[in-house]
Amino acid sequence: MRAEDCIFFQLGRANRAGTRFLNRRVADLGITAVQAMALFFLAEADDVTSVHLGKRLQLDSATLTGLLDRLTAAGLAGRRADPSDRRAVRILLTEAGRAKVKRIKTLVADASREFLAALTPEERLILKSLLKKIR
Amino acid sequence: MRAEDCIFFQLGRANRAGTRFLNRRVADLGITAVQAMALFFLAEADDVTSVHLGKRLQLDSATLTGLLDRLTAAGLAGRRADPSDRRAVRILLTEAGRAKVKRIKTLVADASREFLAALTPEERLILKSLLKKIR
DNA sequence: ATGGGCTAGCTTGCACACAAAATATTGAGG
DNA sequence: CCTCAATATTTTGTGTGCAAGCTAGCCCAT
Repeated sequence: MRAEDCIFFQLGRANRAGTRFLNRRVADLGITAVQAMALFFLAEADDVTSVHLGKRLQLDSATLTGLLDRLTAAGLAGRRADPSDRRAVRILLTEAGRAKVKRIKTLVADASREFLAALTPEERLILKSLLKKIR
Repeated sequence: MRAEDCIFFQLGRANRAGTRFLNRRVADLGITAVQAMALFFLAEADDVTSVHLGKRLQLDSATLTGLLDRLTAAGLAGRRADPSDRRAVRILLTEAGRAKVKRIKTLVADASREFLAALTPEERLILKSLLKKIR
């Protein structure tokens, strides 16, 4: 098999292209692509633990520590103690974070359309369903 | 749109899953998933410049500097001066690197099959062709 | 021949990403 | 109650990734 045909390489290449693309789009908001997705998820389910958010984002807890540090430093999210479990932390969106999510959603939707412009609507659905199958 | 349905998130999740998977498989060889792919490419086209390899791997030149440093330190690859362009560097596989590629190819092929086990052969072809379209 | 734009590669600085280990806390069983 | 395995989070160390900026070398047009 040729290296170009390796699924791991193809996934990596597509992901790098997507990340670069989205990073440039959200740079105006002063955030990164990953931060945009994290805020997007938090807008849907706030006041969750780090573990819970990690499972949704499929990110390591060590990665989340840094990510949340940066979102907190930017005033977009915050941590508060979990009242029922002193090990846990509950993550909250700030008002500034919640306001920014509105713009993020628009940017991400536009970027998605443009990024997938070469695909027909059916192909987009197929791609998404196939990506979901191999997680 | 829900965050889970965002193509950037789905690509990232699939890629993280693939990278984790391959990293564990090639860890026995003392290398990472990215290093395995770089050696795979070098086995097909040796004695190329850094720019050329970067285009094939779709990696930034800054990323390649570090990657090649590590492959060189591991004794798997090396740099030599380009005779016709004193700015350029030509990248070579060492004997140890070339020997390791044989095992890498087997591991990667096995890992690919297993990673895509949930997909039918047709679905695999479709996925690869769609990933190629959006690069 | 030489000035100036272009290219190759490296450095710096920052942001993911994960493994392994450390810390603190919980909860189940004796 | 006490122990101890399990869980939540952080820390540490290493390895990608990219933007921006640097140096050295190339080469075209004047």
